[in-house]
Amino acid sequence: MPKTMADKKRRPAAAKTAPERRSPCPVACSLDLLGDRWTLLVVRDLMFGRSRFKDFMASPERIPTNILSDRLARLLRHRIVEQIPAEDGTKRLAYRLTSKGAALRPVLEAMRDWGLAHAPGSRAALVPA
Amino acid sequence: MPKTMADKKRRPAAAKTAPERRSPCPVACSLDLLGDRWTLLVVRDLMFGRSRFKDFMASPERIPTNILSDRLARLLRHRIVEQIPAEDGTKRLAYRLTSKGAALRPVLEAMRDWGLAHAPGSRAALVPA
DNA sequence: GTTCTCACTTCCGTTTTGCAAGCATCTTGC
DNA sequence: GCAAGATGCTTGCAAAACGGAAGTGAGAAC
Repeated sequence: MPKTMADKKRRPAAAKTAPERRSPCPVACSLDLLGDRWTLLVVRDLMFGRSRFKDFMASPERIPTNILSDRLARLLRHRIVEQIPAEDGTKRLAYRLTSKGAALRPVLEAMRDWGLAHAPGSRAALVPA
Repeated sequence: MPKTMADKKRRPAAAKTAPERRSPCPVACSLDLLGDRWTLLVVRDLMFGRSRFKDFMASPERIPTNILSDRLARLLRHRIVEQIPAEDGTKRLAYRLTSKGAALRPVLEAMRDWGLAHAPGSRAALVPA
């Protein structure tokens, strides 16, 4: 049993190299990384400038903590997000999109546009894009 | 006794009132409909002109039949695809994107572009976009 | 009619989800 | 300093979704 959580924290999750690539299709490869109901919502929050675990928790979709933890670990593993020291002076860490993660903006924008036009119940947010 | 399996398949879906909508965010609403590893691959195939069950089965990702069946039913329910008589003269049915489904093209294109640039192992296909 | 294909459905073990707790650091207030 | 939160996770467990394989029924092909 590890003495502290920090010891375990070195390996965020099962650090197995995921050999799951269903095909060389770029859409399929993207979906292998992002294809679930939560991951892109975390990316959306990051694009809105949110950076802390509690910020993601505060989003209206109420992501469960274990899912958020898992998704952040996965995004870190794939270098879509990175950790930086929080800018509020504390020793805590914050998350930030890498350039690879920021490159997902067109995907989010396309989903936002389609959602606004065709998904029932979707409304424009007050948050700046 | 039902004449066809499609008749049996009609379930009490009309009695459902509040389905799953986690928030009014258009991205979240889109992900409620499309957020899994298979749905957008079926849409991709449809954009490539594939229209039959066996065509989707033949894609390199090897979608299981039960998953494909479920996803097609969901896409039908949300009017993202529709059924039309197959054009090979038989009585079988084919699937086709509605305008709502065709409007997903920018999403697929953005995912393709991101995949090509950032997803490991993705290669451009020989199929025209 | 017989055989084959197509489009599913059913079964069932495995994996993922989601909710509620728990728990180890921090940080804050005193 | 210390107790009380806040924060950022992990664990446990039931429920749902997934995924492989086999089964099935209606056409189509012969």
